[in-house]
Amino acid sequence: MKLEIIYEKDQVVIKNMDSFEPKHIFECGQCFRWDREEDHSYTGIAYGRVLNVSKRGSDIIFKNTNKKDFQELWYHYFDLDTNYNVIKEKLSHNDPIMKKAIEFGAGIRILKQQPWETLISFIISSNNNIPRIKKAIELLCEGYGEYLGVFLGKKRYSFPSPETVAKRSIEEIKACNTGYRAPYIIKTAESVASNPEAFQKLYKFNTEDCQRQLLTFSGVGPKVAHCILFFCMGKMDAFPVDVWVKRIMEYLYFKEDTPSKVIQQFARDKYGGHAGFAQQYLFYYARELGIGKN
DNA sequence: CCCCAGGCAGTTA
DNA sequence: TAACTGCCTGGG
Repeated sequence: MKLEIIYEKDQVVIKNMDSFEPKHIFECGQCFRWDREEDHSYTGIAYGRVLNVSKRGSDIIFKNTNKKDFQELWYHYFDLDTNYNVIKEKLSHNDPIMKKAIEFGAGIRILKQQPWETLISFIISSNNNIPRIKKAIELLCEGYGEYLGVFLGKKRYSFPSPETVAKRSIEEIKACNTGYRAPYIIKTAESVASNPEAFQKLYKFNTEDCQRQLLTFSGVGPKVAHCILFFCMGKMDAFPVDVWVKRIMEYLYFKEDTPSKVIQQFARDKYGGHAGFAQQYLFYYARELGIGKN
């Protein structure tokens, strides 16, 4: 199965793409800087670039980019080398519940996000909800990120660097609606800025060692660490257990109140190296169905 | 008005 | 080391 990629002026089109649904990708909870436009396309910012993604039939259209950026950046960002059909088959083998969940989020792809941005974003995510998380991140970017120009009538900004955030006062970071997480953010920024090379090399450790190091950052606990492992460290065996996943796993598999640790172990045994994908399908399924709201 | 939201840190027992 | 509590903030 070879992808047919067509490079046009200012945009790139992929023909006959499967396992790629913008709504699933951008609304499954993995990212916070992608917003739906009126035409149902999504505009987002990553790696200091602004991109617009839409779907027409089975074609995916990437606007505001070029061949070089697509090949060097977006191809990897959208995980286009991974065959999701293989993952789906493995996960749904002897598991009708997972099979159903995968049908709902069949177009999910796990974005390869930037570690620093992901680290801070998920610190902000703790005990928080998605609109508020997005708002806080946007304020951080508008206040301290780099101006990238206007796209679709809106000024766009990059995610601020560790050095920039580290120099801000608690009040300034609080003013970005980060609340009591402001000191965590600054401490973590100082830590990353003091040794950027070490942070860049974190992904080279195995899951367990990588997690241990992530837990040393202020504001990073078990759940946030697993999100970071999965979304930007390439640890596809990570399995973040948040309240949604806890509730849906209890509802679908355990039929009773179950500690997060037990769920965690269950997922490790059952899904192994694909645990994170399973988590995403279950999470999206739970949210779309409203399972676990009560 | 109270309660909770994709948890964490800090403090007890 | 497990259990408990407070925490920004705003929408239900």
